[in-house]
Amino acid sequence: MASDVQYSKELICRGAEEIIEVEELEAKLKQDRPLVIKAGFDPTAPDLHLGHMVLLQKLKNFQDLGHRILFLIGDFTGMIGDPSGKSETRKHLTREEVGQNAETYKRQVFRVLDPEKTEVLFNSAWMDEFSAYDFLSLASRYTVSRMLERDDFHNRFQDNRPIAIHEFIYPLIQGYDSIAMNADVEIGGTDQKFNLLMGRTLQRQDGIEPQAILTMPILEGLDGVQKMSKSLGNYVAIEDTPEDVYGKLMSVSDDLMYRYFQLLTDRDINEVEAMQDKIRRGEVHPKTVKEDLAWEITSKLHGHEAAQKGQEYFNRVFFRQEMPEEMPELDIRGRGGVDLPEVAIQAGLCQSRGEVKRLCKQGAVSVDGEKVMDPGYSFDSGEHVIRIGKKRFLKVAA
RNA sequence: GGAGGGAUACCCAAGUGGCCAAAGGGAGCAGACUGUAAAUCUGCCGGCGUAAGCCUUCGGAGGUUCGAAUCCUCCUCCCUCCA
Repeated sequence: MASDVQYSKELICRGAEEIIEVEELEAKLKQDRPLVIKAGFDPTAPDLHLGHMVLLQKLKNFQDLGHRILFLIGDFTGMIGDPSGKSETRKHLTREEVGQNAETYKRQVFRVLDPEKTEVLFNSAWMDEFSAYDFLSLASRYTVSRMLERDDFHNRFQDNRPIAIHEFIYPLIQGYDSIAMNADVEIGGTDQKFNLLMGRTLQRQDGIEPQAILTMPILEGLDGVQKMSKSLGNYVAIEDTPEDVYGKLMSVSDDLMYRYFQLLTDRDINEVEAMQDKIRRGEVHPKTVKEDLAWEITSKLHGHEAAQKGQEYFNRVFFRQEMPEEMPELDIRGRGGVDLPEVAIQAGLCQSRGEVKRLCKQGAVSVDGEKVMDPGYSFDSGEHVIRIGKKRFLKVAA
């Protein structure tokens, strides 16, 4: 049994940024029962991306070891919006929005987690029962100055930026969730540390064995600098098409690719380092390694077959600069006087005629492989293929 | 409740009566280079127009003026200090 614990611990700790406390976690693992693993997600943005996948992977590890995964959708807290790491108050969502987002969450999460073995909870289940009295007593369990110790609050306070009162409530509720769920372990991104610790504080106040917490590093976005997030547009969504997942991953810098290997695949550190060595010695081309990365992640999300398609698309369109097999189509037959800019706008390729003109001027537009510099271009009857830049294609029937 | 400061395009930020569709930076898009790498360099970056030009945009609503992002009034929101 000791070796089992050792193995579990090794797998669980892999890639983790911090574990508080390692001894406590170990003691829990030794209890030889399925542990309650809590991970909370705010249903604020409907699209999960690879940044979330870092956590999902970790949950998967726990799941494979036979522990109970409680996937908490913070539908109640989602109406506040987690202030973690934020420099301003988040717009809060309505019940309806939160509900809709929550639905799409399940679908996305189960691309990684086993639906049979995952319990999905909503914190409104207990928060709706919370009375004003309960709120007051929860709020009394922490102080303003301790809240202000938190870096983001502290900065906002220092810089005279607003902090709404309800934002202080957020961490308290997240902590309370741990009590309501009997969490043994809670995992989250490093930016969640404060909130995760709150669970321990509250549990301890109630005389409950505090949850161990495990933080995972925040994944850098495709730009390699800022964290991956939808609002920054530097993300790969879990539900992106296989072509997009593959292509976006191929566009990542070499430095970033090792990071992605480490946080998004099951390879351990030694493997990643060995890979790095080989490239440094020139034994392997970085592109080959990146192809492995793109393939591996795409197939995790979409299956091998789709990954194959993603790879073929990439090689065809970007590597060999050929046309993709499938592309959106627009039929303009019988509609006289529809010129190139009009077509591009109607197909959603461009925003305005001005944009099309600019792109033409810059030599970005081609029809049937011929560069088109004149924005007034109109189509002869028949089928044509428009390409704008590297990524935008359209088949036109004229 | 009192006094003062602020709100500019996707984001940050300059602009205090005409030269402002609005400096600069970031993001984004496109081109060159390449491994679609990244980095770098170049161009574009409100709408309509081939163009001259026209239209819309500087928190909101009015007003002054030949002319307002800029001045005045009221309103909304944010911040600071005092209570």
